[in-house]
Amino acid sequence: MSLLDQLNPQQREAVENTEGPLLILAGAGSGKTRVITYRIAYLVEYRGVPPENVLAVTFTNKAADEMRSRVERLVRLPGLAQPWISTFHSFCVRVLRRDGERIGLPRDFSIYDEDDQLRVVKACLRQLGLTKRELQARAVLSRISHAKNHGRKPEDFYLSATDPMSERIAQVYDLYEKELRKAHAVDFDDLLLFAVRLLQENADVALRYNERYPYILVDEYQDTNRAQYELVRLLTQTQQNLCVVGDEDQSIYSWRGADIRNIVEFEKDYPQARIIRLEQNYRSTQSILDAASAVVANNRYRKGKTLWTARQGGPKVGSYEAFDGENESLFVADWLARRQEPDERAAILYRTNAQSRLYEESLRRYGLKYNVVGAISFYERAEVKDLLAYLKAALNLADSVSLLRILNSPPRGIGETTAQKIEEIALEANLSFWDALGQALEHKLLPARTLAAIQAFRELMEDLHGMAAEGSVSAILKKVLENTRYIESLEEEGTPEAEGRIENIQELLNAAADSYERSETLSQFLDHAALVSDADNYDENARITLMTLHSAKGLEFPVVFLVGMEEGLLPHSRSLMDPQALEEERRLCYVGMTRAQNVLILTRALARRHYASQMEEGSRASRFLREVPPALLEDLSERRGVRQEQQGERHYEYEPVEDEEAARVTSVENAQRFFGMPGARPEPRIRKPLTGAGLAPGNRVKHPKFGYGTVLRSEGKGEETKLTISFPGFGMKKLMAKYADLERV
DNA sequence: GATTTACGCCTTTTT
DNA sequence: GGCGTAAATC
Repeated sequence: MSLLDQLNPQQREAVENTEGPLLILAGAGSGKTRVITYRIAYLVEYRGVPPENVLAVTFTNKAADEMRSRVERLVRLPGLAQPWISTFHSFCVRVLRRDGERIGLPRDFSIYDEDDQLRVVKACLRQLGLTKRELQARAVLSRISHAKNHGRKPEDFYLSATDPMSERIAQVYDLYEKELRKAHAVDFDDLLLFAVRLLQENADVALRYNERYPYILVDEYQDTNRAQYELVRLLTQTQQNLCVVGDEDQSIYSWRGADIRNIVEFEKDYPQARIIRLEQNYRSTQSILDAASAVVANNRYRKGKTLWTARQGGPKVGSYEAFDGENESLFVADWLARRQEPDERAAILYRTNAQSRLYEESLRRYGLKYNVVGAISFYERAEVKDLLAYLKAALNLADSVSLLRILNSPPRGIGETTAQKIEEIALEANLSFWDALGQALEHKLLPARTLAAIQAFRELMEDLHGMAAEGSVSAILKKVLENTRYIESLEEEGTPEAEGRIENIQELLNAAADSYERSETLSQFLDHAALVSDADNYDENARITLMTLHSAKGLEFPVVFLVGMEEGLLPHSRSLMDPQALEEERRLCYVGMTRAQNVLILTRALARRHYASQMEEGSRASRFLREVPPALLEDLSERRGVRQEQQGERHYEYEPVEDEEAARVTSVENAQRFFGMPGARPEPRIRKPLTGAGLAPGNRVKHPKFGYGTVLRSEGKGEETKLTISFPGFGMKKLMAKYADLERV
């Protein structure tokens, strides 16, 4: 029984209780994933449950992948049968692709991501004659999504509207839904909602899935929204071998409709439920756990629990007060440069993605390698999205958002005005965008020149549509590239950016080839792209990882920096007015702190630049920072960051200062000094711009974007020097020396 | 009519 | 600092 021997009594109980509903309240670092994976292994190995009868649902692809590989390591799965481990969303897609027709969903529906959704909303606003000043597409979309997630239809929305603005939004919402249906498209919310409706309205289908999955596990149950909750209910009608795992203190997705009630009222929903608490934390030292617990204890809306750890002591939680954001990021980079052990992974966690840039710059200055999770993922690159739009439209000609996107990219003489005309035609005759194009051709509604371009475009799309039925993804992509001379026009640009785009296209072709290897259909390829798109570029081996607090959930790191601990940033300004939202911010802080195993350092800046404006604004320390008992904190601020001047040139060293007197400068004095002397921020090294003269093959250089590289070739001279440089990780780049902002190293 | 430039606006978090 | 929309120019 080696499997069970690796678990503590509570974990073991959670694994062995395979029959009936089970709620596992798992504190941070208590071995939650371990329990789920062992439970799956146990079901298969000791209870003889066929793997394909197990369904495990997680929130993110990252978590699903992690779980899959851990299960694979644990059990040798017989034959091809696999437990189905996926996110809610991919589960729903699969169900809908198979059975969606039962609720009138076209087989080849497109999935609209947030960008597509925004385009639809904007089109709706335009249609209703609303300008951006009156309603902001983003805000409208979030209201719509909120309504959808709470089961409110446009009519309900309209009826409960108490102000003119909401009434207008209800109108947009109504139109938005109609446009999606017209485009044979569903958004992320629909994926869940339609799956629920399918199972509600078709008892036979529901029964089939119930029988297929007698064992169901749900991770991060505190983050499930209403639709996800319904879905789970619908899947557990004939059996209730349902195991949900969650932690109220880590609920951080209420803005997406997550409802803690799902976890709090589990016993009501499943009266036979057993509850098991996992309260031993295996991850963090006592100091870290105490600090985190002290913070989250300030939340009123919580039942409360006490985590304990056997890892007594540990260094105090560090805190650092910087003059400004730049100094804060340099402190972090500096710490990592001199203190990080070779095999000690570190994470820099922040509230908003926008904060990452400072850290990227500082880490690059110190020559430290890092990995940013989130930000712009591969599938979100413009050129990749363009090509995916070709594929989506090829499969589903009704997909007007995709059609509109590719209509003139690359430029083929169908400009803005033409697109608007077509939209008008579509609107007047209530046609899809595709049919409106046909209409324009048929009745010669546009100048001959434009009609010819449209004719060519329609022919291309018809060809692609024909290929979509059976042709491989690669074949379609190649045809698109050939026909549009996409790559050629990029080559003509000759800029490094264009080269990067070509590389991305190459990468997409590789992905298509891989997909072919897995014998996927076009629609499976697109589903994958739509659902995996996001922050799945987490590299568990990266020495330094940068990511938001949200994406850090479920991960752990020996060293954690929690940065930007300021009012307005960590309790985010948008949440300051709302007590519930504030508590969520506090949980977010808790999630961040509990990622740390050995070292946790909290940093803040006394002044910060917003939107890269000239002016820096002063800030107040985060209330969460003040909620950490002072006895658990060690202030790291006082010993660092004092400037020195050298040879008339501004040159600032960033090193610990031996001088006792200088070392005693308090943060306040630092701040005064800073405000009194503009430019007196510590910078590790001043860059000397290079004109290219004097750079020869073999020289090492540093580029602000690509990092370190080696000069391979130098052409021309003086101002006109062109350099070919190889940047590890970015490939070969041709750069004009005078623009490239290179630094010789 | 299309491309270029100026301006203004913003930004939470994610499947 | 980066984007998209609105004005300015070719």
